[in-house]
Amino acid sequence: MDDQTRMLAGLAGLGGLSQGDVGDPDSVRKQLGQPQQDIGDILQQIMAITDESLDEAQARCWPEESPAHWGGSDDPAEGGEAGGGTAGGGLPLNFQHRKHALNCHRMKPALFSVLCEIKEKTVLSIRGIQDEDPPDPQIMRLDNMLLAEGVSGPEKGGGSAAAAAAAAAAGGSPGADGGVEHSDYRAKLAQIRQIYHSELEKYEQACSEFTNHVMNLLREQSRTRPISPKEIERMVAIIHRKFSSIQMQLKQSTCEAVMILRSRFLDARRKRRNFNKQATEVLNEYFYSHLSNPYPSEEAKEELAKKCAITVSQVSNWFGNKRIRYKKNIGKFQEEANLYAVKTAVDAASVSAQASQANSPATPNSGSYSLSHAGDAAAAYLGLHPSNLNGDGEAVLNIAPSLQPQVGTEDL
DNA sequence: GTCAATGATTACGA
DNA sequence: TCGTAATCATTGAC
Repeated sequence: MDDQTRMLAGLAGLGGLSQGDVGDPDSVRKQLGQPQQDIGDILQQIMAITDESLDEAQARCWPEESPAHWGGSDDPAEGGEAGGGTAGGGLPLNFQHRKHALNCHRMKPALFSVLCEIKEKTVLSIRGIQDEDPPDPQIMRLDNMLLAEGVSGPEKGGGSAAAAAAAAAAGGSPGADGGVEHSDYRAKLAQIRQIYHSELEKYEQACSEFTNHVMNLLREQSRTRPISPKEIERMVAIIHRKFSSIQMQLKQSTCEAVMILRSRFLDARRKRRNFNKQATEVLNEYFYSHLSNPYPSEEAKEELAKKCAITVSQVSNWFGNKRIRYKKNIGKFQEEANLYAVKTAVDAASVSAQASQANSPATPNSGSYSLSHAGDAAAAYLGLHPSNLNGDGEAVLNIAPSLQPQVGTEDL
């Protein structure tokens, strides 16, 4: 109140302005030196009315004949409670009369104009610095994420693209239960979406109601206080910013919920599934046929991955596990090794036989291929000397030094 | 429910 | 970056 008093005191001496000067501070200043009786009178009235509490201001009603507030619309609807009785609020009649006299005073518009200008140059200019904030990059990120996840924006497939991307990121081939997990993900995402929009609607409604309330209040106050439309707009912007921060929290929470859902979805996809028999056979064949160097090249891994319908990483994992487990317990794997060696040999021999049959169709006994021949072929295929085969045609495998057992040679 | 098998992950070293 | 070794976590047979 002291500042206001000082401001008002500084304006003492204004008076005698014509209607044409109303609203023009420069014109007001030009009139300095005019009789000061009017100004002193109006200042006293203003001081009396500005002592009124907000509750009182809201409770009372303005006289219908009171002029529109100095800088706003003439529409009575914008005046909030404007249009009520002429003597409402239970206030003394002389008080009502003073307000009425103040609003009708010929100096009021000019004086308020000057007060607003001073206020604009002091308090509001300080606020104005932070008024023009650039768009918050964090909000932009949240918006983009919500849009990408299908939470905000038009509902097209309810985030099925995101679910598909999550499935792809999991790296696994779509299993029989993939559809179930997919629909579960979509259902939960739809739930999040619904809650998000419901909360957003509530916030927007609350923001709108509160903004209207404040605007009405400020317009009402602008009858007796220097509150310009610009200041009202600024106040509305401040309210919107406050509500934006609440919205940001909502968006942040929604993003977190989506991330949790997504990670759970990915975890569910990551559940271990045993490779099918065919895939295991392909991998084992390669492993045992390259036992001297069971390190497939990148190309070989890609080829195996393609054959087994698994990823290259899974091939690498499989070979890593196989090498270490074979090395740890060769004895246990010996039978399996022999099995695959023979199988490989038979396959190779079969191909060889077909080739030789094509070259000399009259070759006798071409239909019965002995295991000893298979053993030779296996040895040839594996790069083994025939002496490494036992009497049954089983390969006594030449194990890579890196796979030689550290201990327990009895396993051999 | 137990347990071996097995795919995946992690820490570490070359 | 790749391979090794240890370990975790799940599957599937019993």
